[in-house]
Amino acid sequence: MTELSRFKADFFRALAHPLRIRIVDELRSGELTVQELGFRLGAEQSTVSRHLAVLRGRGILNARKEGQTVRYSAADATLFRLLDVARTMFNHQLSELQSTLADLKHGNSR
Amino acid sequence: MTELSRFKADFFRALAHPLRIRIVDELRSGELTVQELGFRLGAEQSTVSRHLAVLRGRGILNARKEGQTVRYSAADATLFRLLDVARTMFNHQLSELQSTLADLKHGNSR
DNA sequence: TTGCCATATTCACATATAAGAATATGGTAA
DNA sequence: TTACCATATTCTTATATGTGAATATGGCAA
Repeated sequence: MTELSRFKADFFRALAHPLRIRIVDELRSGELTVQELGFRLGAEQSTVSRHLAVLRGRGILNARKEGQTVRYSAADATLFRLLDVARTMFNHQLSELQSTLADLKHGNSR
Repeated sequence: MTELSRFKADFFRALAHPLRIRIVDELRSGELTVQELGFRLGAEQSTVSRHLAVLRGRGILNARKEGQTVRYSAADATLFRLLDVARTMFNHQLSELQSTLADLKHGNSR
């Protein structure tokens, strides 16, 4: 069971960077080259390439060589489901925060 | 949109450690004290406490003081759904790997 | 008060991760 | 061959994260 927890931790660490999250989000609509990603995200070529290597290394992305370019895509559409669940948690936290603020405003603190 | 990607990245980073994954898994069945977690996971008191602080700091866990102990629990059950989706991806990767190995065995490499 | 108990925090140090710049690789085109 | 082109890797340096040991905090118990 410790093996699975290590896998999950490594997997989450691969996603633990804003640029990598944005890369994955860009790939929702299909494959893109390193160049295209760099342009859309406004990031250095070497930076994008290294982050792509992290994601590919964890089996999160696939790379397909086509001529002199490489097209990256999500290896498993379940990834997007995962990000959607994360967004749900984000929304929950937001409403939590909102009601906490409302409580404070009405003096019902702690 | 960059704000959400930062939130997601921070959220995933909070989960990006085997011990923290195991902590969250232990909390599936309800709240536990720092001691209980330390015992179940075979980890140092200060180590457990610091990891709990990381998870609480991201709003992933709640802490409830009761007498001289503190009981930790998941702040949002959606968390478990997220971990289950991660397990699904793990299974997909495993079967992918399996068929790759089978292909190699039959000499259909690359 | 004094002494424990559960938890949190700090310390010292080691390892990991990040960035941009520079360079390497490998393939296509002239 | 020579010259690009897209991508990958390496280098240097900075910052973040991890650990166990030690110490601090805050409350209950004698």
